[in-house]
Amino acid sequence: MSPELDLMIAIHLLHEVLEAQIEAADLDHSVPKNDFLMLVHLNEPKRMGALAEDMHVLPSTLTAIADRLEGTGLIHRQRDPDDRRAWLLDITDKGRALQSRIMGLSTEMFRSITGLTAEEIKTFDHLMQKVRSNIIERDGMQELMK
Amino acid sequence: MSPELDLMIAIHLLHEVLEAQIEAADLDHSVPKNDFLMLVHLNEPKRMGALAEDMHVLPSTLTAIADRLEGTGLIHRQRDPDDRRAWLLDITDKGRALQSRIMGLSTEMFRSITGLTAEEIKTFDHLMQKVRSNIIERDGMQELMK
DNA sequence: GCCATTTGGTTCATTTGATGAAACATTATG
DNA sequence: CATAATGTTTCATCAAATGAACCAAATGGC
Repeated sequence: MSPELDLMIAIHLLHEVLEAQIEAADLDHSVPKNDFLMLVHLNEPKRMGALAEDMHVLPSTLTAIADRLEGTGLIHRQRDPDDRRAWLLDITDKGRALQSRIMGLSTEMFRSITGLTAEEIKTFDHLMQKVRSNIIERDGMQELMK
Repeated sequence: MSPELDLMIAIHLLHEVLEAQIEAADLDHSVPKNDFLMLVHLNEPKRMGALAEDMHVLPSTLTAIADRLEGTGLIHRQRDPDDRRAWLLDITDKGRALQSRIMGLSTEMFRSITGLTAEEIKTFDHLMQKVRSNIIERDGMQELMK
């Protein structure tokens, strides 16, 4: 088996375990799995379209996620003053509290799951920075091809 | 944002892109997303229970996956001679053909998506080996705690 | 050997969440 | 000013995971 395929499987495994762990950390089960991602991506008020692109989901999917999070009072919609069709999504205080709880937990959680040292995490992070920018660049390329 | 959280998001992204790419490579759409994973895990005849554990899914979920793959003739069930309740799943020739096509594609696909050099992939692989064994060990620990 | 329990898989009803087409309001363009 | 494009929502549909109930075979105590 090639190291690449091996890596793909390992990434799948890690991803799965991370997701399960994050879900377990949400003690009151107020937020479905992937909705956490939105909380993390929402570091500043953003349009739904922009967020959908960030998260690689369809606009209609994002509407549902936003509805759920707004329902539990973690975010709120606000009309974009520049375009009355669009919303600006923003985190509420309650949302910010959960967001920082996630951020606080994430460090310990990640180390415990992966068993990596601080040094190794640094290396890992460095690699993934490169991967991320490559993916984003690729996405941009494919957008142009249409 | 901590490097750990940053990493978690990047892993999520990479995982997503890899999955989409694998699905796109299955030109005739004969195999649903995650069912590929079974093909890869099936390097030797295995019981369904063992496979379910390998893939971190419930037995009932695995039954469905096996049904699908058997339906398209990629695997087949065979009674375990040691236990007449159990099945041994095995790959068919057709399955093996797809398996090796996946393996062949995976190298190029992974490099193109991540943009990493051979050297970096080696480092990555090394890190993930450690992560994997840590996760497996953790799983074992939690099993004992019950 | 016999009954109770455990184990390996399956069935099925339910739930979750993504998808894409159609709709609606607003904005941009010719 | 009419038409096209954009931002979001609605809704019907679908794919797939879940867990409880179930069947059959194996195991263990007596």
